[in-house]
Amino acid sequence: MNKRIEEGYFSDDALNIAPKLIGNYLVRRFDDNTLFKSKITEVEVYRGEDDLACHASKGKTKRTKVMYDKGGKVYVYLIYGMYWLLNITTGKIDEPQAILIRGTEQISGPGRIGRELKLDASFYGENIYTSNRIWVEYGETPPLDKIITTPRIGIDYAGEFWANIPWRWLLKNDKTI
DNA sequence: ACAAAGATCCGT
DNA sequence: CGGATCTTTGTA
Repeated sequence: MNKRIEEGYFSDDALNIAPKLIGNYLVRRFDDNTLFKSKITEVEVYRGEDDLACHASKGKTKRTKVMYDKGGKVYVYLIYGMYWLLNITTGKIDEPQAILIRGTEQISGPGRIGRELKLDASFYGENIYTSNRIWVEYGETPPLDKIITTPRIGIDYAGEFWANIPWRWLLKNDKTI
């Protein structure tokens, strides 16, 4: 049993948290009480209103408001009418940021994560510290040279600068890539 | 009120 | 490479 990540962990800047998150465990308890636990292997940062790939670039709306709250909330949204993408918000109040969980040891791809974890709109705003159905536990920090960064995936619309900024972290040689 | 596009995945 | 599928957002 690993230690659950405690209050305050996600109040730091997303760029500091993202690399630390690799190697930690994403945990989901389903309605039938079964547990799913898998090591996080791939994340992306979406950070601030200036970041044209971040939904907060549209300002504070019904959809983005959770990112303006204190870090440590679940931000889920439906993409392409089919897939619930899982983010964890970071930063202080009025610092709209989120970290997209793109992959774990057993699940490759953000859309598949939402499907396997049976996420839906009811998870919007869920407290990652206190929820009894989704949380994060400390894992083993991999060696620094095993973590690589690349530009984010699927955001060419955000313009050359934001599309190329290396805000994706992933485990090198991971089978799920 | 309507049209367009999207932080994806799957089958062809 | 195109279809699935529906919410959010921009424009009128």
